Amino acid sequence: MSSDLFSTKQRILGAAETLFAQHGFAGASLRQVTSAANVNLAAVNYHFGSKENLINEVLRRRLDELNAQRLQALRAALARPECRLEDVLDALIRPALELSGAEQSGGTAFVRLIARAYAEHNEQLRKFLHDHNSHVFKEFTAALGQLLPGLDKHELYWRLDIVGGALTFAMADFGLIKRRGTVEQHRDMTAEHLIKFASAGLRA
Amino acid sequence: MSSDLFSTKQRILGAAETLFAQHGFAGASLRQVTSAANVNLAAVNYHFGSKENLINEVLRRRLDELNAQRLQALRAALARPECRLEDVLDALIRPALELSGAEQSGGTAFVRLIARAYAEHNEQLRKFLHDHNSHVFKEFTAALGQLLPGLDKHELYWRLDIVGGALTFAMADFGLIKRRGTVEQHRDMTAEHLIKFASAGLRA
DNA sequence: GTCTATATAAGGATAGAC
DNA sequence: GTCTATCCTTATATAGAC
Repeated sequence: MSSDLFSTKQRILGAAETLFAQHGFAGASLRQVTSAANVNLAAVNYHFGSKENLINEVLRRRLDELNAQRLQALRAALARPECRLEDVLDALIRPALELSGAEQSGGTAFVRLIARAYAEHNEQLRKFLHDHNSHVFKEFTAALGQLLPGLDKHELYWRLDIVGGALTFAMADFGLIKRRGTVEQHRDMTAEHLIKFASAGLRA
Repeated sequence: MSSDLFSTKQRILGAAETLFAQHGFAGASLRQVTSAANVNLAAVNYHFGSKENLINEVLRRRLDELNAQRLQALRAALARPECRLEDVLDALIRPALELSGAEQSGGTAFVRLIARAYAEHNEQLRKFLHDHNSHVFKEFTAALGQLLPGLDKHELYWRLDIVGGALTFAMADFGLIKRRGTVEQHRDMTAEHLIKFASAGLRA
């Protein structure tokens, strides 16, 4: 069936995720994808219709999962009586960094893909990302607004925008910082620094 | 001569900058570039040797100019007796945002190009950007280290990395914030928010 | 649902006339 | 330094057998 973990469809999605992240949407050809997935070239058009549709499916698969985790973490944090600003930021940042470090699940590739989708300035992709992210953004701004009562709404949007930029870069591992220790240690360090920096910036 | 503003070479560079920013390095073809520049297809190989070489030249042209402006602004700030952290950040951030808003000089396209170069994760491009940026990075970290004497070197690197990510995103206008007022007003607002946010984060 | 084979288009690069 | 014409590779997509 099509939900099989090793079905042709899933193998194509996995290979496409890796190769798109490596070479870009335009740079990775369907031949490379099908070759890496060990399936026939024609299988892509059979299962997805076109290359563009394949790109959308690759993105949607993980984005939905990531946002579900973020909202779950946010609600858990808000349920605790002594919920701090740092806890809300943690709910926003940590699932993203965890996914970005999850080599096995293809998370690394996915995150680079998201950054690339932004960079491509493709209006279709931007709309796609917006549609799949705005409800999460809404819940987080509401929570942050409560924790920062003195902060103007507009001001809050501005600062969250900055946090989003920094987070996306960190997820994609674009920085110049050299990794130290294991992948998990590096991820925790990144989360720690981001949260500390962002909370100071938001409180400024 | 080859330094002519409207020479074939310069027209190719301008058109390539715009199209690479729009469609990516792989997505924009040399045929599109030469057509937009109103030159013959073969002119690219004559003047630049290859598409890859053309990409490098497109990047170098503006990056060198941007970094010269940053260093000039930094030295001017340091020369003043009451130089604050915010002044150093201003020297780092404002030239970048000014370039990014300069439609006439092709700055908008260039900035998107830089973001894309990061996203493409092309090792050659990364090395290129590193080679052309590290001397600037060095001078800024030295200046910031002096202004934040209590801050550990490693800690400073981490935080500058975060600032760099946020700045790159802001330059590329990736954020979700809706523009208000003129381009100049929006740029000044962005700079103001970034500097305020970053200085709070660095002092945290 | 998967294969081979192929249609059709577009890509980068170059040779050689002018 | 600029042109036309062309080589060669690679691309997406599809048709039709199994």
